[in-house]
Amino acid sequence: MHWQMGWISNRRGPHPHMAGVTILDVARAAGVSTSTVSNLLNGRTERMLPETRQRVESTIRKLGYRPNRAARQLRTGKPQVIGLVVPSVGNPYWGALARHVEAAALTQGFHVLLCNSERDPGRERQYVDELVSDGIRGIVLCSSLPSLEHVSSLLEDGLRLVAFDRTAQATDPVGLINVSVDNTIGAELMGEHLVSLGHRRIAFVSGAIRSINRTERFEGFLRALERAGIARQDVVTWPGSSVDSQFGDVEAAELGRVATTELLAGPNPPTAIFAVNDMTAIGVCRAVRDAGLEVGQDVSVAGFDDIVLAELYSPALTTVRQPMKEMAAAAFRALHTPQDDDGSGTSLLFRPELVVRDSTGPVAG
Amino acid sequence: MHWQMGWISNRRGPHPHMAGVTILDVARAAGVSTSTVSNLLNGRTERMLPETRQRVESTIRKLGYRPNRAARQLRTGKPQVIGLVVPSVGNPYWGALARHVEAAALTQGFHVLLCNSERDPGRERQYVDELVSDGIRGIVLCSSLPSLEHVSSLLEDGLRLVAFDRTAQATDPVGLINVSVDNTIGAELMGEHLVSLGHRRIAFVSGAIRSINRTERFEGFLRALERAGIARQDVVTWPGSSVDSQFGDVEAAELGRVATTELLAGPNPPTAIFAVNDMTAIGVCRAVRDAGLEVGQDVSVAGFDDIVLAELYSPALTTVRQPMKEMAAAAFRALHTPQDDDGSGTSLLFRPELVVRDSTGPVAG
DNA sequence: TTGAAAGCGCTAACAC
DNA sequence: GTGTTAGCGCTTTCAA
Repeated sequence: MHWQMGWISNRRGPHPHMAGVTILDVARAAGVSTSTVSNLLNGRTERMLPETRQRVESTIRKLGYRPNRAARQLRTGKPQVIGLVVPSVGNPYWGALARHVEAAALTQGFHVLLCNSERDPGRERQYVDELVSDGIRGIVLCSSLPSLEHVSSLLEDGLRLVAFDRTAQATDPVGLINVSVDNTIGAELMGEHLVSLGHRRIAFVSGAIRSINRTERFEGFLRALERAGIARQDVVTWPGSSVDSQFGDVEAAELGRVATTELLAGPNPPTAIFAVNDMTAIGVCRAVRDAGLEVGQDVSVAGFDDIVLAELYSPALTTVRQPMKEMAAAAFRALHTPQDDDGSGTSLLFRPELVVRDSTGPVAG
Repeated sequence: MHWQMGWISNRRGPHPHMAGVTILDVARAAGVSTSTVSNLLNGRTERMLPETRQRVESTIRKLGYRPNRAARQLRTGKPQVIGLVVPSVGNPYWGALARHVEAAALTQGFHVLLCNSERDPGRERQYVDELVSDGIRGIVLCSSLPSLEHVSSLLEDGLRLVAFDRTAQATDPVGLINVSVDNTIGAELMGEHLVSLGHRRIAFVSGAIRSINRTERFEGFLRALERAGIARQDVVTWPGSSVDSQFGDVEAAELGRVATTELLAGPNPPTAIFAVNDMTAIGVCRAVRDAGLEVGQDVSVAGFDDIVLAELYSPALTTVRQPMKEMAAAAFRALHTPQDDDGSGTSLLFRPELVVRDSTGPVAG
């Protein structure tokens, strides 16, 4: 139990608020009461004469007054802050999300509290608890947990929770909104692409983690292959390894590398590899090269997400684009929708887009 | 003037605080006064009997009490929050910083408010202002501005400001602390490395932005080359282009690409290219390949920063490592050092490390 | 060793 | 149309 630790104190009074001009100062200077100033601040301008309004507004400007959020929050219980819990902003995918969520929040005057769970369920839970006890009432959660039941009581208490990069599950608590790309369709598009290139022996590489995504992407992928006459059991997968458990920024790539090295060394290696996401795909590419093969030529490699690096990578990665900006904006917006609607709009699915670049090519003749 | 916009209201009372157990509830349940609880919360345990302490502590646990930060802040004027202003967390370099700063903050119970300036000076300034008016008294600022004079008045008011990725300048306001890697030494190491590989015709690629960094890296680089007998005027630079002005996540890479394409097309092209940072180096690599040449073989390419991607890139990038984790921790710590020290410790320089990977090799015979 | 009480800046009844 | 005022949850003197 250690909650303390303040700033090194400075030489000012007991309440050293910077720019310490309060609503009372404004009221006095403008010759009105604090209520009037407050009313103006809160858009209730119809309750005052235009001239009063003028006077107060100019006084605010003159004094450089800015309302104190802490006081406002204490009174209303509603801070102008949302929480964002991601595995790690060091990962470009989550970094991009954080950037766009922050941008969306900014348009409404909200700030974003950033939390990196490092894929630790305990930490994830603790963050949510802390945010709630900070009075925060809207959280975008990018959970690594398959079940979100542990937050259902918070939901019932009125917390607005949006789960990002995760589709709705049967056991989801009421009030939860999911924002995600349509993984199934995305993977299906990729499956079609690979098949159209003539590939028949195709592998799917992923870890066991992020399992909802994994499952959906795998299913969509299989669907496309089956339509092309490739049987489910002919699709190569990788049994997994110890790398799996300790995911981080680099581990996804490492997983791809290890898996691919094994796959390529085995009998009858695949001519194309679909990785569950771009970071993994990058690891796959590395292993392909390490095996003395050329990506896009000897072995086609595809990813999912279309992170910034995908385009920059060498060779540029064929992938499935998630419309991050739109998804982030939707996630933020969803934080403000009333939760006591009929419970219908529980999942927001976005349309993925196939992006063909240089890492995939026709099967080597 | 628009400050309002609350959450959709729910069915609860006028002060719908979630988990609404207050210090008073605890006090009553434990049969003590609020002061005692507060004392405990703030580590003043010596002011009470061990048994009282026991009782209060268990009551806190039983009731699931968590102090309300807004109220605490209102009272103390000191929120347990710091601000972090970066160009964009979408960029892996800043993403990594954000991750490590947040981790450092967490160890002391602090949360991090994330702000993306998108390299817009106006936005950067506005963010700082807002954070201050939120009562935040510690900010890590990753500014794109060469001068930080516009915040000097805030500094005088007691704001703790740490400028990251920037070395001290003569015009810096008093109280500012700079945290940065030693760019000069880092670039020098890289210069030596390239020279030792036999390269004599070497180019330096950068944009005009991030100019303090750029200057220092360029100077250090030149120093190493001059020592090897390569004259300053023989070092190839790139005059710059319009890309320069509109930097973003991808633009650094784009800059590297454009510059390199021109350099390689010119007479007497360089055999090695040192880019001002890794993102730019990635663009350089792309251009090298586009020109039909092999990175590390025909042309050596080096970067600076050692972002996650550097290792993952293909070929893995030779670069200069910044100890981000340590730097981030130091930046957070610096937020708590008294500003009214003698003004000496105004700059924290970290030791860079040369990381040789596959993108550099001996000059082609 | 513990408690009573004032007050941080703001909002929203409610009174005028 | 405008003012008065209670009180959000907490910390911190000051008194007991």
